[in-house]
Amino acid sequence: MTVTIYDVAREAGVSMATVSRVVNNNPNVKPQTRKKVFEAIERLGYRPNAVARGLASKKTTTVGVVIPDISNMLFSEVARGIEDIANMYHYNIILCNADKRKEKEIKVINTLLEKQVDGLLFMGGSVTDEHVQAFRTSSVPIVLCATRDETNQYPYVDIDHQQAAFDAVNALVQDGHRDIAMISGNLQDTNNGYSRYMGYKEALEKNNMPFREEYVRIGNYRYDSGIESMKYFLELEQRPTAVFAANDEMAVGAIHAIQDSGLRVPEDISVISVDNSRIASMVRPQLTAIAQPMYDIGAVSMRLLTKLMKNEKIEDTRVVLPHELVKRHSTR
Amino acid sequence: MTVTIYDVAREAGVSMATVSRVVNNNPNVKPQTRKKVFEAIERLGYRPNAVARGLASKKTTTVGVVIPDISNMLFSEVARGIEDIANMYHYNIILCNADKRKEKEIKVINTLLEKQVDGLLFMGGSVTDEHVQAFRTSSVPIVLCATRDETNQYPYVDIDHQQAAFDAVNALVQDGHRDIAMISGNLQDTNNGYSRYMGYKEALEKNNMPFREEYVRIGNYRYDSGIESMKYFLELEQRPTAVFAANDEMAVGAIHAIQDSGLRVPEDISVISVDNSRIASMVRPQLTAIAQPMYDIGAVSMRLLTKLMKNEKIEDTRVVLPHELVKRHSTR
DNA sequence: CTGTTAGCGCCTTCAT
DNA sequence: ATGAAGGCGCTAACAG
Repeated sequence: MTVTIYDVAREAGVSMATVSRVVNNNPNVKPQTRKKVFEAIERLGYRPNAVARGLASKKTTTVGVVIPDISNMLFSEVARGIEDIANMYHYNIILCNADKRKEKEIKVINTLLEKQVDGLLFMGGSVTDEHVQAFRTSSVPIVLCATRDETNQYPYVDIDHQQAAFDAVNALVQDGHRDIAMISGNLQDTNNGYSRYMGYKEALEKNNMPFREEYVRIGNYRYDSGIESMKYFLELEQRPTAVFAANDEMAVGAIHAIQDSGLRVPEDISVISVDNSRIASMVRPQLTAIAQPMYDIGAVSMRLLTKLMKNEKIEDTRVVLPHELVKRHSTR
Repeated sequence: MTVTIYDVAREAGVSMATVSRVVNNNPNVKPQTRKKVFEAIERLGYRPNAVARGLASKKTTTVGVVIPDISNMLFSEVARGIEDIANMYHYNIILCNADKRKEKEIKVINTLLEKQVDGLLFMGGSVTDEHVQAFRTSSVPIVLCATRDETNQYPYVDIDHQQAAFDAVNALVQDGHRDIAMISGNLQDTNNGYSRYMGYKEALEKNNMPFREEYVRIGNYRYDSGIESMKYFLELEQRPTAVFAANDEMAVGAIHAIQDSGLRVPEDISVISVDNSRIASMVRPQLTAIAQPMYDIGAVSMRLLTKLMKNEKIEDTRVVLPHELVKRHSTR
């Protein structure tokens, strides 16, 4: 039924070892023999079985990727970076959504390891002890992507979220704003939501500005929660003159809430965010934002993983990628 | 080094077959024995090797997915649908980007098949003879997702693109528009770009309206090309009163080009599109669009594939999902 | 209910 | 440059 390496060997009149060598580009084969084998392969329509190969060689040329949500623009951009580099090094990707739910994350880590992936890339909200526990049982290298574990024992590629938030708020302060509100993400995301919130607080503090409870709303990173949060701010006695949103989508929501109320951006209220996804230039006014290099985070972490998998020397396994302010028209 | 089923068997004082049964939930094991085995597994930290299992059982519980671009919102939405259902049926996904480039598509189809996936989901621009050629060599089922082959010999899940375009343009006609332009996608995409273009022409024809060369621009599905195309239309002697864009992003670009020129949507020019991705409600005015059920296309095609993989009876292997008009505020 | 015995398709020394 | 032989870790009859 299925044609194996034996069949090819017989057809070509050589041993299976020789066929194996040909298939694996081993130089120790006479060109003439090689040709015979290739012809036999062609004739029989032989296709090597990667599973058998994986069992025998203990390598699958596959890496596992744990991702919170593939349909989220940011993550899919990271995924694209991962894919491109993986491709370049001839690795395939097994992608698993885990919805930022811890138990599901642990579960997929285990199935990925069962599948004998050669390495693992983990993307998620936060890395807890349980995660580390699961990582420990792995005999293959693991790289954290756009996140980190508390004690920094695992290699990671990330940006400095707190600094990014700080820079965003600071830019607002530079523009003369004193009443700056924040639409935050989930504070349980230690590495992300919380860091940006801390960056906001830090910026206020450094500039001797008071922190006000009512100037912070917790959103869910979605457009609608940007609108809701902004509506709340607009009804405040002393409404803010500027808003810092933890991501683009909520910022766009905020802009529209402002415009819907008859006010203008940035004349009446400025809006800034962190992310700079493609949507940032797809609003009017175009969004001023701190740019996170998502594609690069994916690409660099995959590159790091390839080095780890090949036991290459690594200068640094903790890499923090730079962010930058992209000034557009939603601030003044 | 690695602990195998043998080690567990020895530790538990049973045979490897029994361990295998326990691991695979075979009911034919005395509860007491089962308990012993589980304890041994726990003690040794045994993790089943899916590769070995795949070789022995000839099943990998993995399906391959070929996708044009994971960072594209539409496709990642489809991917999410695929993932969710795959998950539900305990399959894992190997995702491969192929950039709509034929040779790359053929290549990943082959590597996926080498990896012994239990089934294949193909998403791409168009399905040529070469694709069919590659499909033929597969011994596992294949489902086309959001596309079809010319002769409809392979199962597919898709929408009726031509009808969708027709309905969009027709809605414009109903609103009293006579001068309707189109921002099209690539006409080489037989199943998609071309079909929508044909739907546009068909709608004009049925309504006895002339087709005009200068009312069609070919974009690349991106925001910027929406802007460029619209600018072109705005400079026409007789500028259109309505525009049909082949996807949301170009439609948003068109809206902004119109607004930037000082005109209003929909008062001066109406805009309609096909897709209804999340971005459609993230513009002002919100976009009227024909909704494509992307998530469902993914989910349904994966469901179809699971049936095929299990040799279940199938009523119909060619499914066309319904689309619908979502009226918002960019048309009048 | 449990154990024995063949493979699954390929890689990899070790000889020749 | 080529061949022979022993696994890789597990499943799946087949016995008992």
